[in-house]
Amino acid sequence: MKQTVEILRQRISNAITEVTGIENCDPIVRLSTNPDFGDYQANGVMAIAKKTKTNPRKLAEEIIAKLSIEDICSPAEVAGPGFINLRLKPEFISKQLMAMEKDLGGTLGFEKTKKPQTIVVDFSGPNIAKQMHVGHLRSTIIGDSICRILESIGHKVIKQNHIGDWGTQFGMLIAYLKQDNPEVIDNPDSVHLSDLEQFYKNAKARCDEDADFAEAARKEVIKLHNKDADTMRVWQHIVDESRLHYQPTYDRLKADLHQENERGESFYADKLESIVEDLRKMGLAKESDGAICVFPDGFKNKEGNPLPLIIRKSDGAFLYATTDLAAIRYRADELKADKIIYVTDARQNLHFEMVFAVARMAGWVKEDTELCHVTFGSVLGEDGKPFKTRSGENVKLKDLLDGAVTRALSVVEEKNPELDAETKSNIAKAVGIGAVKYADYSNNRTSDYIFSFDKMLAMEGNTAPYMQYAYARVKSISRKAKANNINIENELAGLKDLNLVEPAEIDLAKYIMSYGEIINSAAVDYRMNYLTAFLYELAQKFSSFYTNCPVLKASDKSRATRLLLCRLTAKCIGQGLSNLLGIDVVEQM
RNA sequence: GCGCCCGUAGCUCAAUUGGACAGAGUCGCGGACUUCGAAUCCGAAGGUUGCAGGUUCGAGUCCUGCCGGGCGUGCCA
Repeated sequence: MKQTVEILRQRISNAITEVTGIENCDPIVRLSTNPDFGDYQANGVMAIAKKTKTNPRKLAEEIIAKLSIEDICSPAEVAGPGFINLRLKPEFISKQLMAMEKDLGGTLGFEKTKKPQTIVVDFSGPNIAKQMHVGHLRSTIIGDSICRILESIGHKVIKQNHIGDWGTQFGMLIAYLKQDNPEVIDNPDSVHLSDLEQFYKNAKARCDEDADFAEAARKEVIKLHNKDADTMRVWQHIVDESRLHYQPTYDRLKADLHQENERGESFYADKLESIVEDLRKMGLAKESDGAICVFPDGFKNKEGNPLPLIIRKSDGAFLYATTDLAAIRYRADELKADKIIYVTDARQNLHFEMVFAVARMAGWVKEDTELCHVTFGSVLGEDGKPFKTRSGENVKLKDLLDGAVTRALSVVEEKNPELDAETKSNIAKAVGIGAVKYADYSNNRTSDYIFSFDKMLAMEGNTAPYMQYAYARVKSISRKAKANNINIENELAGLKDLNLVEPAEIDLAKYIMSYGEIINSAAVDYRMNYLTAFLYELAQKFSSFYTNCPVLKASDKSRATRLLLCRLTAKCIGQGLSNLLGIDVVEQM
């Protein structure tokens, strides 16, 4: 099933070609901003009129005269300076919804991309031996949703979790573990790091106050680089133990990340030397103040001099710029990426611009390979400052999620005390975690937002609980139907044509149709808030329909139609929340 | 200093990338439960889009200059 905008765009484009001779021009078809203007509008005629120096209204009239859309719309109208307004015919709405119903198990009739790409998405990137904190939330869930959306429209997605599992801090961690738990060398599984944060702090503290220990830590860094067997065993153990801490968080967040997606800093460690050497051989890298630097065009420092991307420090150590360059090369060469997406906060903007520039200078990515930094804003506390605990520490992601689930549970207890404990617990998880994720997604990705349990867990407004409630209400209709011996499958099987009469049902029907269009626009700019806005409006339209149009008690003439609307609404909300955003829906709450 | 992002209703935010009368939510106000789940719905109110110019049929969106804020800016990631 083709999306309605797509069909209209093509038809109008053809008509434009007939009238003006201009081929493949975009008539800019959009959902109408105002119901008075119809359902869709074409905004592109004015620009064409300008280009061809004709009267825009007259041109619009001529285009309409050549336009064949009788199967979709009632006669098109010219409005204002040269808009073309289009109103869908009920038969067409009916046809599209029936097509969606036939594809319930699939993409709801949504057509996949004609040009599938291999897209590498780099996201989450937790630090090993530290707890995940609120700073990892956005990259993890935004990245995850980007993957889900790109996959759903037919691209091949390769996830890359660039974990921080290498570097000088591992010297002290390994030395600490060897000193306190020497048995870890021969029997790693005997030692568990129950509290990562404490482990890290202890190691750091000892490093600061004990000179001998600091020296041991330095030696471990060298042994790490030389792949010393004992050291590597302890290192591997720290990584494995850390995974035991962050994997459950991924699972709770429904972030589809696993060990197989990890390509951390350690993976690139032995590729860094050649990055520097190759850049030197190409004459792109040179020494400056003892460090090896590349000076990509167009970047200036405070004094107006060329700004360096430092790829090797004066002490010989490599930096994250080096690792990122190695990663780009790997992703282009080995993973055959057509596009590489980095999901990190906006502060790393300059870094990635420079890394991308250097990768292109070196010819490590093809001309048409897209390098894309998808940025996001910060999570702020109620005071509008970066979200921290009272003692000024980063808020642990685990604590954050626990807090949300606890609050959700107390609401469930209050609203539905008669449910059994396990059901309540499951609802609380879905609502609590869902609220945190939904609040993030529903904000503009690029702006900062203030984290508030009260707002995200509110029943009213554009929140996860509201969406989940709407879903639960639709679902309760099917339960009720069963209890009343109404066979939904039979009724829908007998449905040949929709009987759309009430304003609320027409409104809902038209809106459901645009589901696929929204997925597309969300995918183009990785804007999850387009999707949440659609789902919210859908839920509102459903709620309005629900209060105005009885379903099970409806006349025979309209009951099947209404059952279909319910089914498609549930499917859109369910698929949107669960499959595209990774937010659980519940049958009852 | 330079670079990036931002400034929209009392508050929190949208605005599909230059489209028609700038929309939601929330707070406060007024209505609706004997009727499929009221965690709901319906209604009214709320605006000089930071300021000043410019580009054009048309600007919250693009350009210029101010004002205010955040972030970044040579050896952390």
